[in-house]
Amino acid sequence: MSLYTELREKLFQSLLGMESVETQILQNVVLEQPKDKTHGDLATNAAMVLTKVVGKPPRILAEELVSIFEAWDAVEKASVAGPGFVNISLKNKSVFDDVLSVQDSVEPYLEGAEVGKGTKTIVEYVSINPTGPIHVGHGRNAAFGDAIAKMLEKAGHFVHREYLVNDAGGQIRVLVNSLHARYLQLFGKDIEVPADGYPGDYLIDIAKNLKEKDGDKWLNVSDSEVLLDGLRGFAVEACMDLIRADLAVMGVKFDRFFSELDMHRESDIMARAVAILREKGYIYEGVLPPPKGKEMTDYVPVKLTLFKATACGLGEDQPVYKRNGEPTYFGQDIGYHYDKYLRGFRKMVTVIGADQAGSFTPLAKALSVLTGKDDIYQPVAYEMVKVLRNGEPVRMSKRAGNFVLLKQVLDEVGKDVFRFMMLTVKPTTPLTFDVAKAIEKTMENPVFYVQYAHARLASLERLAAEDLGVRRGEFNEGGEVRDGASEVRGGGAAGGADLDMLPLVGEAGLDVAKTLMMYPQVFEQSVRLLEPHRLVTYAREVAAAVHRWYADVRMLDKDDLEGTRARLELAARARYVLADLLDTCGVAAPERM
RNA sequence: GUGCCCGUAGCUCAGCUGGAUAGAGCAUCUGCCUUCUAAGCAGACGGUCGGACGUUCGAAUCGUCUCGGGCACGCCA
Repeated sequence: MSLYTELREKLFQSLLGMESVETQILQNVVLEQPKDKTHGDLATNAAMVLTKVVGKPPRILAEELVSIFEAWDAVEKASVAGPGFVNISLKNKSVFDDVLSVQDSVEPYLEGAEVGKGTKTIVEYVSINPTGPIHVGHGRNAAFGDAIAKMLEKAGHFVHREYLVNDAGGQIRVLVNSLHARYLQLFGKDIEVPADGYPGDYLIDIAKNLKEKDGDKWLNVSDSEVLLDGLRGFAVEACMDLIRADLAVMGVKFDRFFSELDMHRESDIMARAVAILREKGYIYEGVLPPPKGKEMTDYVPVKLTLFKATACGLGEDQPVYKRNGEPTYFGQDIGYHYDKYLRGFRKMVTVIGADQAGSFTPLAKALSVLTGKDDIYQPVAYEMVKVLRNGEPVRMSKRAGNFVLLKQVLDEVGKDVFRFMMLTVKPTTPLTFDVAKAIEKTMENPVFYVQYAHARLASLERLAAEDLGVRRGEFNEGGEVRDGASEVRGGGAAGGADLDMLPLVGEAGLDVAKTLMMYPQVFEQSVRLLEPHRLVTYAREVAAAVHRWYADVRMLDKDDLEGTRARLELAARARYVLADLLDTCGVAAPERM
């Protein structure tokens, strides 16, 4: 367990020991780095939060906390400040010991910072219709989904990555018709791709493959049902191959591609889910009012099977079956998510475009009715990606088929740059992706900044071994601790036996250590909020501290091998943390650049 | 008309379960390479946190209203 986590636990325990303090209120208590570093290493608002419950003025309460904190081994000094903050300065040795406890695998260091450890979690992402290749917007989905899945894994969840293949909807019919048109064109027929169809060139290639496989088998078939039956499997597979190829370039892999068609063919799960909802009084046959605010000339009142979303506080009830008896998208979603539930998943993350945000509120309601739990479904809605080329926005229109393909961008900038950039801002912020700037290796490109820090640290280890014959792990043998008191932190060893790291690594090195120390907090928050961009922001902070240190201190010094060894130890920890952060983002951590 | 999201430095954005003097990068200007990677570092400049009211000891953060922008609004997915 890390120092930060330990201190926070001790803080909470101390607070819980006070009269009339309950767990609930502790949610508002934070232990964090003060904005102004002169205030100390950590600060807590506990006194102010608890003042009402305990019935003492905040500053008095803070005074009591000060004496509690100062009794802790790791604390150098604590003091009351402002309206009732308690500022805490840590012993340098505690900070260094904490950071040095980080091992090659960072995960043990994050122990205690987990959120929902042991939860069986499904992360559903990408899930675009199998009707064509992936475009950049979906690339953001893939980047988020993958990072979130990784994060949750590191937090101890049992994570299942799933892609929902929507091969049952009406779009497949459109796809098949478009494909058939391309197919007929290959035989010299004068036929256009349907106006509402898919005009992209990729269907020409797929049509060629079809011709190669089946010859003229479909040349004189015009019955759309026969075509649908005969070609849907081939068309969907061909499109999924395109999609999988693009995902492979990005390094994204799924545990399962879940076929909606199979779900309907092999089970009656949707009907069962609807039956349960009906039992609970949330399904009825009714007529929807005409849509508001939009001219609807062909509105015909029709009786449909509706989910009573209005009973859950929403504006409109939602149809689960179409007039023709087929399930609606919403209806399928209920079935699919109920399936997830029956498969044992108790946390369902779905990464979904903001343009579909309207759909997940009713689904969340339906699921909470279905399962009796209301925090299972956790959609992550992300905003659109706007692509800039030569400073000009690239117009994207699905109709014209000229949306920017993911593969194209990946070819230009590489997956590392793309992934990192997709994650830099929070999901709800629309992202502008400037291809020119992404290619440049400048400060506008934070990927290189972070990777460069990692590469610099890796180089140090390499050069130390090559030029000075100094290797990692020798520091402790240099006489620092021989009496077994190297037990991380709080071992209470007499100070004299320990070598002081500070003169060896410098103030800038101490700053590095203090930055690394906060990883568990940042990690926990990122997981709890499902916001990987926090890790990116933090990675930039770590990199900045590393670069400052590097510029400030002569790292390798043949006349100061002891110091060199000490710096190497710290450098390795910074590198582990950076590598871990990059790993979560799906970005390479290069040894040299 | 309704719902969701956004509005913070010239630009792109962090910060939002309320907390101290609101941060970073870019841009502009000034410095730093005889030594480990200058894809770097140090510094300067830059703000009525869209606006109003409210809750509070305390609001960029919470609530209501408002202005501006994006997205979505029967049996499309």
